[in-house]
Amino acid sequence: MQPLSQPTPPDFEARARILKALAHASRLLMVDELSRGERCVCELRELVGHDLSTVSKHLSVLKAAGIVEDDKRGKQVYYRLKVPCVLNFFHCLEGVLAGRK
Amino acid sequence: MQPLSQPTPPDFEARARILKALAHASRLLMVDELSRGERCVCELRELVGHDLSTVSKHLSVLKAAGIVEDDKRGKQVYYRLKVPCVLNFFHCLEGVLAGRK
DNA sequence: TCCACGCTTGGCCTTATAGCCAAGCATAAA
DNA sequence: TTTATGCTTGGCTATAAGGCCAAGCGTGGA
Repeated sequence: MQPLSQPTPPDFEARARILKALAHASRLLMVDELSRGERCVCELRELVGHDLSTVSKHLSVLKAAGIVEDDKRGKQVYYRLKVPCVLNFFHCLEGVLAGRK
Repeated sequence: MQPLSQPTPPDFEARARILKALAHASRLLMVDELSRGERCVCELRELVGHDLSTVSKHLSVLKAAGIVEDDKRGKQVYYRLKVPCVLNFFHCLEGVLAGRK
């Protein structure tokens, strides 16, 4: 899976990593939910309806990408959106969808 | 790889598909280039420095997602950005990058 | 102190992605 | 009509991603 040459500029690699983190329906669903306030993992789990371990891994992907941050309070871990601007992009996405009709 | 329940709303699936199409350094590089005008496959090939077949497949991913459109003129196939608003998002991405420091 | 709860991590399996090469196909030039 | 050019497609291999289960770990309540 290695290219034969010509590294793509690091900028694009970095951007791609962020987009990749967002590029999953469950993760988008959680980001959307987090746009309305912080949530604990168990709430997100209920939202996406997958195994807790799966949800936790999705969250760690978002966290590693710098999109969310977490914070442990008592027994629960709360996640919140670190970068609200991702939401703006969704309007653009709708445009793409509409354009394809 | 199938969930055990609860389908995520179709909206999120659709959005995720678009993000996934963008979530690759070579494809971002090409989108960036196309933001400055249409290009033939051979120009994009030179830009990303991969095998022609690889570039062609990347373009078909972008096309299937509705992000670019193509048009054959003579022996060449020209691609252009169908959805310029994707570029706006890049500013947001920079923000994420900066925020992670 | 010990158990229960909430979450994360490791392991495993299955499927999807990305790369190359080779073959195919369509158009233009010879 | 043949050949060359420009691109796409099929096939293959290697790696990454996404799901579950089971085990681990830390905190709070009994």
